[in-house]
Amino acid sequence: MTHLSIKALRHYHDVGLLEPAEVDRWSGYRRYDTTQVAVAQVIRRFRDLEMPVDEVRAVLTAPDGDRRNQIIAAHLERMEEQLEQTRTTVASLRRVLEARSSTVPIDYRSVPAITALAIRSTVTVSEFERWWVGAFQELHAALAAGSLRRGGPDGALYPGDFFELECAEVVAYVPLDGSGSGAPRPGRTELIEVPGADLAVLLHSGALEDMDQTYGTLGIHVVERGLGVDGPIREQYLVSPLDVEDPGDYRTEICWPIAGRTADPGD
Amino acid sequence: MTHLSIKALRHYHDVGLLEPAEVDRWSGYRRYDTTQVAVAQVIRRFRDLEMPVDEVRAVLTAPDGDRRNQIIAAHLERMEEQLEQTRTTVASLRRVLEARSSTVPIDYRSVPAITALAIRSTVTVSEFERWWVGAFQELHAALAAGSLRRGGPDGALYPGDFFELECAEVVAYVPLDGSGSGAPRPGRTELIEVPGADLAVLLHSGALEDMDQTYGTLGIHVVERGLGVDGPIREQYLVSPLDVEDPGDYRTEICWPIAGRTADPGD
DNA sequence: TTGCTCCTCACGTCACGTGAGGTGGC
DNA sequence: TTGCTCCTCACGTCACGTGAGGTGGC
Repeated sequence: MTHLSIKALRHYHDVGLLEPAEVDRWSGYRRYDTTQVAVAQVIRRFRDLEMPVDEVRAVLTAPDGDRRNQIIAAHLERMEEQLEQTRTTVASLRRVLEARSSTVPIDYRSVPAITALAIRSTVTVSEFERWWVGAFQELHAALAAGSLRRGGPDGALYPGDFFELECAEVVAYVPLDGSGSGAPRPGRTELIEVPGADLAVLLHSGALEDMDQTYGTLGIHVVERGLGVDGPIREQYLVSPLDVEDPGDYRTEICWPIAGRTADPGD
Repeated sequence: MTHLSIKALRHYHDVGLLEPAEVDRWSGYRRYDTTQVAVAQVIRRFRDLEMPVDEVRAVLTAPDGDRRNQIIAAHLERMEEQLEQTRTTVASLRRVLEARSSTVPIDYRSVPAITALAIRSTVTVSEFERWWVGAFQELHAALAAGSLRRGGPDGALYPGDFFELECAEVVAYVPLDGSGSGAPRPGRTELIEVPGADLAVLLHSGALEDMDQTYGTLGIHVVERGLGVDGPIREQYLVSPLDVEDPGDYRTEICWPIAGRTADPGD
């Protein structure tokens, strides 16, 4: 009647999602009520939509319709996001397979230490995008409201751990013109010093999903010259999602801090 | 550079998807070549699209571009199908939650044994839809080509196991007008006798994803009257996907073979 | 010499599916 | 009494993530 498998019914019993109306004390036989048919059918649809069992339980035990609809809407929204993600990945894959090798020049820069208005947080890769938007919106608002003046493009610091362990303390910042001391620091913002460094810089033009390509080009370049990494990777957002709609117009500088080394033979 | 996690790289080594260029004999340290960066980036994109590791490996080791594109296209097609499936499930969920209780009458019928042109196969639920379309197309073609005459609407037999174990021998058939003996039986088709039975019948109007609702209504009705199941469930396709485009126009009779029993007190 | 990085197990995750081996109910 | 159904473990699936505990390299 429900088109659920026996194994699924047993599992739903084990995890308490759909308890049989009666379980025989001696044989262990599960008996269900006819009223449970409708419940089972709803469960099946949510599971077909890959809603986690815990959430299905939450839907079924929701105290009221509002709460119930809220959980459902949240799940549908997540599915939409995932679909959007898939679309961008397909587009990115297509670009990679077409393999237009760009020949943007790699640039070397020595930058001095600067003061910046910053927000720092420990974030995972999965929650990163949302965090990024929120952090820069807050920084821009703080800048607009206060007496501080921008001294350069938006930037961020990513320790190597962030890409490798998928979780690390990341810093989003806006460089300031001057020391910025004495000004109020609202919300999560704080004043920090971004240290000076020698940077190998490569401009990435286009969607952020393709950025690993540029990372690859820059990384290979640096590795082949036997240059070590010295501190967190920096990104500078010359044209970002906050500025324009079309991802094709984004401009991001990837800055690889290098430690000059005596040249290695090979490796 | 690749934005792959360390754990992922180790896993890809273990399963032979991306072998390090060199593994230190003593420390076990993995070393990669700069040429592997691009490969890793491609791997990441395919994995982001949930392509199974085995298939990614097949793409990377494909003997030529044609074969490679074929694997990729097949995966993208599967994703499309899945998306379509999701859409229909969302629609079905919406209909269920709106819970319009239909009051289509349940009908009792005693049907005689008939001869039918049939295709029988052991199929799983997942491959069922494709099989169904293929089977009826072949049956219709055989009917059109031969001297046999249709004696009723398309039908199919489903043993209880099919819904519970997700895999069983299913029979698709076209009832014949007469015995059909002596006629050629091309391809997978064969002549069978569909036994007579007492049926409780409920008409399902609309999309096939909603059919469990009708199954539920019919099943509850039968169970509450203490009637036992006697043989495989039948479906009769009065208006099917082969006839019309809009799922809302489908008409399917669900036939529950019943064994008359002396009434039980309760249960 | 001290951290830091890399390593190897072994186990967890999630929602069931897959047997093996056993028993109840008609 | 014979099948058939239902049961309970225990383990497999898939692609890693999560520690624990240990070691190499600078």
